[in-house]
Amino acid sequence: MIECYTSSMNYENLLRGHSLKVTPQRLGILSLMEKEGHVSVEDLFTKIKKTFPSISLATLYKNMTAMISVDLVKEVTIPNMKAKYEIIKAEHSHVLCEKCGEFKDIDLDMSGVLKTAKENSHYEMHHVDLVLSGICPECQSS
Amino acid sequence: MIECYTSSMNYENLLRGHSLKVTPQRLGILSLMEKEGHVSVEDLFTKIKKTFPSISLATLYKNMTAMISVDLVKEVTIPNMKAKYEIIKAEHSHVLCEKCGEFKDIDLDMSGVLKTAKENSHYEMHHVDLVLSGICPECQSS
DNA sequence: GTATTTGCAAATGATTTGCAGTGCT
DNA sequence: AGCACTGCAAATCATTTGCAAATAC
Repeated sequence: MIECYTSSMNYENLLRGHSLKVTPQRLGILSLMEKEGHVSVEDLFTKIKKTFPSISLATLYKNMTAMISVDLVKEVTIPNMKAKYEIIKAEHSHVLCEKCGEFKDIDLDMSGVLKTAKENSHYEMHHVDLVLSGICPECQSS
Repeated sequence: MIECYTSSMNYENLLRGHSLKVTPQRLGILSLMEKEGHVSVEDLFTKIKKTFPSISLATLYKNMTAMISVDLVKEVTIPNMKAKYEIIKAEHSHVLCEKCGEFKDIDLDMSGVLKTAKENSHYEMHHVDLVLSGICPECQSS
């Protein structure tokens, strides 16, 4: 369930490896997602139009859906906010600042929690979606 | 940030305690949420119409927004699914079965993870949103 | 050459808003 | 009485679909 890719693998191979055709639009979407880390659909649309002025929202949605369904991209949801999307790499958690909106990755060892959860629920666990939220160091002092 | 209420507190007091007026619609929404545990807006709408045939979707949305903004209700988001809503009680995590859709509460000790997260990020943490997903025991054997 | 993808426009679905009437305190 | 809430209809915003032309392989 965990997808990985190394920096030596470019977006073309990444797409082919997930049986998706390589198109300039898809390459643009991926490089933007890589650069931004986490993007909402509107963010992505606004930004990608600088490179592809003629791209349509429909294309964007179709591609997000396609890339999600082959596990190349994942949706990250946050209560009361619009979803963000990221390229799937190693599993990790997220931290959100409730004041300035900073949203970033954090690596946390979830093995203990996961072990307890398995024991209590008897589920076979596949995914962990964790978002911690609070106030970032900068916002604490301001 | 953690809300609690005991069974001796009824919905009327719960609403008043959050400075919301008591209306039959709100009582209906709350008792339905209590009974169902987690509901999506459409679920809620379909079910509540049995008791309030004339209730409007707008009222439902307005009330959800109102109750969320006073921290009486919380939105629980799951990647690629519609949001669900629950009455805020003690903080807890959630487990989702990817096959049958079962969605339930689970109590997990997050203090260790939270401690590490605070040390690494220097955030002042307020909320933990955790959804674990996999296959439930019933679906494993079928 | 064939199947897939793109971009447009239209359709659908979800949520919000404005407003007149009603109900809560 | 006065303000908040309800329900309706309309407006807005988000996402999906159908289709013809363009593109990937």
